[in-house]
Amino acid sequence: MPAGTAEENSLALNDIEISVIDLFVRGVQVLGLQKSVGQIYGLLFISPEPLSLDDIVDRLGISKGSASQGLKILKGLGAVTTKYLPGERRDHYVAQAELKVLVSGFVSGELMPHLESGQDRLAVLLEECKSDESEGAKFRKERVERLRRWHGRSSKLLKTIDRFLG
Amino acid sequence: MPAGTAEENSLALNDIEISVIDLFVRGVQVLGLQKSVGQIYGLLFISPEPLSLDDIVDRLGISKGSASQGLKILKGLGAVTTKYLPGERRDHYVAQAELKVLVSGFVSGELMPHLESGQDRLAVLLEECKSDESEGAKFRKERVERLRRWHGRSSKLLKTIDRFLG
DNA sequence: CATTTTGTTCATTTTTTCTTGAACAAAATG
DNA sequence: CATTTTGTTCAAGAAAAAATGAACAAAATG
Repeated sequence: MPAGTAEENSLALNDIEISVIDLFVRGVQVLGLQKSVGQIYGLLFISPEPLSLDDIVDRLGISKGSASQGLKILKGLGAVTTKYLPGERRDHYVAQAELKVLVSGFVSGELMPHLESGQDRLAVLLEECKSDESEGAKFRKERVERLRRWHGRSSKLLKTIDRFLG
Repeated sequence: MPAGTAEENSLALNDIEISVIDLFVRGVQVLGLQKSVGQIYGLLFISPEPLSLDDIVDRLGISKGSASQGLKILKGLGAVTTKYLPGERRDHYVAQAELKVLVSGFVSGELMPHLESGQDRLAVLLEECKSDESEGAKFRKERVERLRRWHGRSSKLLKTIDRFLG
């Protein structure tokens, strides 16, 4: 048996790993995150041991660039943390597996920023409405007012979601 | 003044229209829908009168194909309805502007199908776990069990959202 | 310090997604 | 019915997003 075979075996993903990763790849795509982010999170989620960047690269067969980039996003969302392993130079990563934490991270990292930029746009829109005297101005003012209400309800909805999980 | 100028003026989007459309374009992109869908919905939302497919094509400057495709999606989500106008051959479209209806449409049209396919994948995963005797099997079983709980909570969350808006 | 290890960044390439427009179908008109 | 109007579909092209990998920086090692 040639050297390296044992290594290759430990590299190959087993059925369960493949299924879990697949599940997360689809999941994150619904949320608008890239495939590699789902792959990495899925692998960490189903791995009993913390993995290094190189472990992730080797097992998923993705580039180091993708892995580094994906981990950065996941760290930003609070979905992975690093674990210190005595005697190891490399960072080792662990999936944060609390649904509440994941959702909160996504809400504050992805959803809130959008809501806030929407807030700014609405302010501009309200200004534009003030000087609108043309045909249909009344209708447009009503609609913009409605957008304001939607915005308010969306903020409340995010809070409700947080409470739901808390 | 050359003929056609009046027509061109009615075609050009005014500032408010542009801002509203922009707002919806960003909004639908967060939801993973294409830009043209946001453009069309935004235009209908801010238009006092029902618009035909050709109106939409002319005012947004997009192709007939995009407009037809975008309207199909919006109809599917319940976000636009057709209004019968006496003496008009063409269909005329109106934005459904009830937040509750829009969210329900999105939930049942986009989110539920994903949850359901997730259900199926989970079933497969559970089967795979049963025959898993390899190292770390216990950990993996725990994780898959956790996925089941997440799935259940997600379904409940969708119901909570519905109730929130109801 | 020189060297090795580790991780990040970013220009380029690849892949995926979206839009276009022409061909087609369906329905109304005269 | 032949003609015109209206709307849809889908192959091809355009645009956008993601992955790659080589160059670089930062830190540990001896």
